[in-house]
Amino acid sequence: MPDENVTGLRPVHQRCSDCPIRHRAVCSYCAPAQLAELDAIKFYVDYAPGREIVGTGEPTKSLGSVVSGVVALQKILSDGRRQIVGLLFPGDFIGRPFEQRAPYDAVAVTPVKMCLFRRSQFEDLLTREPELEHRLLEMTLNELDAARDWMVLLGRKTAREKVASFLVVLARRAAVLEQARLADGLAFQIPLSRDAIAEHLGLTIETVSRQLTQLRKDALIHLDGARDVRLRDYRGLLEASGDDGDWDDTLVDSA
Amino acid sequence: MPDENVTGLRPVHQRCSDCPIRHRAVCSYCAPAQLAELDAIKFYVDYAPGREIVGTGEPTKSLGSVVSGVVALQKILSDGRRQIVGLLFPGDFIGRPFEQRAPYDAVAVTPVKMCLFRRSQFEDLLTREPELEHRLLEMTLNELDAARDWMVLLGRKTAREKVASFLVVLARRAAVLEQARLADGLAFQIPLSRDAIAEHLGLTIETVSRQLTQLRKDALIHLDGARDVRLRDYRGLLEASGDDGDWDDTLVDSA
DNA sequence: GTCCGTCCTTGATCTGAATCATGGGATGCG
DNA sequence: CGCATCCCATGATTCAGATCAAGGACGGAC
Repeated sequence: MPDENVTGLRPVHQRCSDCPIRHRAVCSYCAPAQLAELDAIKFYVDYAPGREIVGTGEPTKSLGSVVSGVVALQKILSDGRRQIVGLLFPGDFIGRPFEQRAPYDAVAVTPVKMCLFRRSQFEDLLTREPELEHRLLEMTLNELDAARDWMVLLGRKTAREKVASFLVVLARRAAVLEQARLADGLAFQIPLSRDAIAEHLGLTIETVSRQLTQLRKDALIHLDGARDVRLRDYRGLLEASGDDGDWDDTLVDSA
Repeated sequence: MPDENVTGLRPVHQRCSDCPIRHRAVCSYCAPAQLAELDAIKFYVDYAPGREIVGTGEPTKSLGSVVSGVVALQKILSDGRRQIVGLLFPGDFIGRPFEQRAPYDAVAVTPVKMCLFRRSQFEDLLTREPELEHRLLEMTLNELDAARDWMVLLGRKTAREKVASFLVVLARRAAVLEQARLADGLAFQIPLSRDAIAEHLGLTIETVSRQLTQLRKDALIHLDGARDVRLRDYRGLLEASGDDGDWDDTLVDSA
């Protein structure tokens, strides 16, 4: 119930150009044509780390996108086992249009700012603006592809490959965000605790810790503290991740 | 490259009412409004079991839906490990609009008949017909939810829970298709080999076999041959599947 | 500063599922 | 028919990762 959790509500007529998501390539529903209308109905909400944004089965009143921070989508089995089924970064869409109830929990893993719309209003706009809906479809198709990639990781990869794959994903994000080369020397932060990593990879916290140590000892990465990583042998890391063959990877420094 | 594999191409002007998918609730893009246009551009293709419909990275020329049979979507790692990331049943959509290349293989696991459209033609129609696109969005959102449910299975469930979950999914499908009660006594077939089941559940063939035997010994199911299953204790099977709490399950015989 | 709590690492042990190995029952074919 | 092949079940053994256990590093409260 995001509406109840408002801690940083802003005036409604704020310009969308103030909204950080607008500056990202993935922000595909804040397009010029619909900007004014979206602008008029959006609002902002802040969440503290660990805070639940929506719970499974709750009525979803709002949907929108992450402005800053990282959100985890998770499912919890009745005995407490947890699986993080997706991570959302700034610009990513959150919420389930055309459904009354959320199919999974959304939890803030860092301080999070959301840019939200009331579901009914957003759905109205969707039906009136085919182009908006088209972009949402493309985003959803991309998410589906990503989810299926992750299924391969969960079902078939070893612990080492899982951790290496996770680091590769983070490194790719960092390279795009910082307009940097995806190559040795690139530094980035792990935005999750060991616990959250484990629950994203289908492992335990101890195994994650051990594998990270091992990747460091194998000279594939530098580790400074628990969250600061620097690539030491990206090519090696990619091999350790189990899916080499992704050599359509234009970002890689081929030197 | 489906176009090359044509074994059952039919005349273009066949009425859509001949198309079996039209009679299914899930066939959401053969709606009356667009029926004539879709009718004019569709064609049929048959595939033998084991036949590849599209390969990962191949240019996707066609997309459409499954008319009969079962299709597996799979990814293969470079060393041969395989993960089936989705099963498609009659009425399910297949193909990746707005992308040049297929993100995963599609393989026929039974004899399959497809109802296909050339990608460019279908995409044209999508942009002209917002309602068509809307329905595709809803289907994609549902697939995404299903994929994330499966991630919980792959990441956090035991072998027994995985196999039980798989049977529950099949039982649900059978109940819907046959308009039957989802209750003890319901009989259905497993459309996959032990091998394919294993690769869908992230297990080995031996473990699948053992768990099925165990579920039989525990009096949760009857097993007649390798593929014929009859529910003996659905409630128990659901508990064994790890996600009870799904008691919004209106299909369940509450007696 | 001390105390406490949270997060992370590392070692020792255990176990669920993989792997290795064998045989049985279909089905197809020369 | 005999033989080969494929698919499945099941027993024996191994091993990757979970579990159990201990301790270190950091940060906040007081």
